[in-house]
Amino acid sequence: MKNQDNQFKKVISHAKEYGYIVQSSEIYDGLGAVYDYLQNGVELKNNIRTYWWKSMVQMHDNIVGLDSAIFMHPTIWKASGHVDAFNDPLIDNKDSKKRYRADVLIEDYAEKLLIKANKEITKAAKRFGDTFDEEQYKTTNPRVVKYLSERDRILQRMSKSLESSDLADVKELIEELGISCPVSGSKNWTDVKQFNLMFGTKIGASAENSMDLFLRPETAQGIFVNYLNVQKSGRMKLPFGIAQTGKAFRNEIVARQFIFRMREFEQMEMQFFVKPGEQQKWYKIWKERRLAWHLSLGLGKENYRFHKHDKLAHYADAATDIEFKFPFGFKELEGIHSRTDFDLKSHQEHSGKKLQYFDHEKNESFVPFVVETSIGLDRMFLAIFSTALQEEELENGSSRIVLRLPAILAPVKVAILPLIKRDGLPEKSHEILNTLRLDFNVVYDEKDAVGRRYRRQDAAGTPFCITVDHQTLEDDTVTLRDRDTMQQKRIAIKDLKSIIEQEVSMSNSLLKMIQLSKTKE
RNA sequence: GCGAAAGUAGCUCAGUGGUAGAGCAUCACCUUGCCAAGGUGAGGGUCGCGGGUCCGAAUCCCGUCUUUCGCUCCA
Repeated sequence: MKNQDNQFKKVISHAKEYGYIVQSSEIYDGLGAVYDYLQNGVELKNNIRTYWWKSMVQMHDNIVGLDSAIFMHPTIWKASGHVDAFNDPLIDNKDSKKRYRADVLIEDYAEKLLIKANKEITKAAKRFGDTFDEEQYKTTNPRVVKYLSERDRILQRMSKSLESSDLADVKELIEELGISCPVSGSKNWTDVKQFNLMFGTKIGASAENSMDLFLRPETAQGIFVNYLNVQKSGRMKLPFGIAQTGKAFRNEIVARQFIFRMREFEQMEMQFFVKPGEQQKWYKIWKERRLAWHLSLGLGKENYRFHKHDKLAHYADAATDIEFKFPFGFKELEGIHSRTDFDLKSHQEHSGKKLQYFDHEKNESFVPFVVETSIGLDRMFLAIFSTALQEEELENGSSRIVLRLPAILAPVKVAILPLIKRDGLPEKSHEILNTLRLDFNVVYDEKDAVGRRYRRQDAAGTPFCITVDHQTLEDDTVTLRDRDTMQQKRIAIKDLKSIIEQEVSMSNSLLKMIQLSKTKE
């Protein structure tokens, strides 16, 4: 565990030192669970997004993209279930330090009253035998009546208080009932606090004309509400998918672990619309395709595993996570969910607009089912970055820090280094630089001994170094050094572009992904 | 929110009441020239912030902010 922590700390400080990620608002002491991507971080993040987008939109005839707004009509979050499910009244026990949902505590108490009443009824039933009339007993036996009416009273008062957001009364109720903490047994409670996991904001310049809005807690709804627009304008036939990347916002109670759980984060989602009854088939196919995408990046098969959900969310009939071995253990990286027709149906009800698909073969309309793949871009970044960062023992007994980013994702593809900074080598280097920069992200470095510059590029994740030496001036060849093997080859300048292209272009990885994905439609 | 720990240079950290430090990094010059850490010099910090005690506070006291870890939740 200590080792894990240390390794994770190295990841975080390396990300800062090499211009990948820093904490937001650092000069003001930072802002919790919000991070900024710097010059190298933004390149890596863009490359991950591009690779995902190509694999989804470019590689599939029947998947298209869109980019919906972060602001959406507030009723959308009622329809999606977020207003109810993302909104909890919480209370802490000061002695056990345990946190509970206040409504659950009260409901549990009410449940006990019901159990007591049932016990009385069972006892009486035994006593009276066949002549026992349960309904009559419930309304006449004073003890049972007391239990049941007390239960009704409690539940009614609670829902009334919750509806009117009277949290003080919820606490009062807990105190009146003498509810104690199951762990510490004490009745030493904090005030009840409302935790809304959605960020609220307002639209409209003046207070009286303003409208309450939420920052979207997931990008999926922007796809669902546009389902019909895309289907009609794109003449899409089932099955088809809509992909989107973008920011989402959650006011996490506890946001931790660097960029793993942030308050503002980026999702890459694809909602795949299928005929009812076919969702299991597509759920399986997308599990395999998504794993193939991950494996095509070469981070190591052993770092991934599936985790099937036993407890399902309100909209799902099947759900699996792809978990990744982060520095702090296996954690969710991507979710593949069979969302049924919950979302489209709910939007139909709330909007009053039909969101159906007309099947010309069968001559009938229905609401499609949805299979979703949803991956956190920032989590993917962390998965790649933390796995890539390695400390390596060399044959001569020394060690080097090397960031083995997949070449297709690396922020900088090539560093051009003159062996020494005179004799015309810098000038020659700049010639090469200006040619290659038309195709690749390239940097130039002439400071310090060349060995040191190699190491600097290793740590920054640059897959290739080109060294310009005296021989270059004679025969127009350079050495090309590979980050991972440290091997060098002498290559003609005119061949550089095609050789590097071969390694850093996404085409080969996409091809690999298709081979890895065994299933066909 | 509760509990614990921490906050000194870009980074890692030393410094328990008396002039603010080291290594690495940065910049300049010299040296070397294919796998980092040679030489000389320079820049860089109101010691998280506010208050108090004291002749004097990075150091002691109080408050506060932020971060990290644990608890609860996680679509």
